Amino acid sequence: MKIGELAKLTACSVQTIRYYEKEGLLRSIKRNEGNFRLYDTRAVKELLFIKHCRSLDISLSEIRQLIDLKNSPETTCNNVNILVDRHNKQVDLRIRELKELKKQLKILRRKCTAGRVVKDCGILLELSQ
Amino acid sequence: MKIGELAKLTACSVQTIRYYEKEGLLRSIKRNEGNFRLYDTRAVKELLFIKHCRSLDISLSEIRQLIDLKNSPETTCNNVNILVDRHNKQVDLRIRELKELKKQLKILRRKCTAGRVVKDCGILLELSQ
DNA sequence: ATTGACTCTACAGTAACTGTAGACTTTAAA
DNA sequence: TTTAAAGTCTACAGTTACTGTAGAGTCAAT
Repeated sequence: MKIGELAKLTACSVQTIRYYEKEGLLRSIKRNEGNFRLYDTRAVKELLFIKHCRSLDISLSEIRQLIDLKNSPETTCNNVNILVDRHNKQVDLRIRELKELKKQLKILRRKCTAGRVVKDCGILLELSQ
Repeated sequence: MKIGELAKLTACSVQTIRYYEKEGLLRSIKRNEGNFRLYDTRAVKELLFIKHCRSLDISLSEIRQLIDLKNSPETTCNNVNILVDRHNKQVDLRIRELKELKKQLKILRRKCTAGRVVKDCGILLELSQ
């Protein structure tokens, strides 16, 4: 199949597929005479793996590591666990940061009510301190 | 004061200060004969305003809007409230997304235990589906 | 033969910085 | 007074994960 079909099949844009190839996440595959990329079902699987990882916010560099690991089936998979654990911690941290942020924004928001002018705006006053 | 002193005073890097100036968040100020930037206390206040906004994850473009508003002290400040409200909603949304992500990661993590090899790793199997 | 849809490469743009190179200025010590 | 270190200057590249664009070539159907 050509790139457009792969794109539809995986709900991934054509540019993104080419980008993943350029970044070494998808192998360079064979082309037809007109230089069009030709994919098989293996490519579909590989792209879906990447998409699945991305939906979990795993970075391209981490995905590359996972792909490398997949290619060494007899290696211990501890590194996979470590990677997922580390990622989990990052997500936790970000949630905590955002919650604190929300608290601050709530406090800020209470400083002003509608119908004032800028020079009396409690929010701007607060931000200026 | 020169840029290094301003940087120390505001805990903001020298490069970042120059970047904010280039982006129009800090006014271009006077220079000495050797072309070094010379700041006064007003600049300190303006930079702290920006830093305060950034600590609330307000984007540079939004900060620019807030600065514009500050420069029209008799305007209604409704736009400030709207901006903060919108920002608040974005933070809320991101927290919800991250919580869902965390749930997925938790499920994923349970698929594998230590001491396995890659080809039996439940996490990689799951990600490959 | 032609048209329209598809694909190709290469490059610019996004956000908010950070890092680097190479030149110039200032400040303090020798 | 010289010199060396520290600070500053501009301009540009790099970061992340794409997205958008230009201009040219290819394919499929009419």
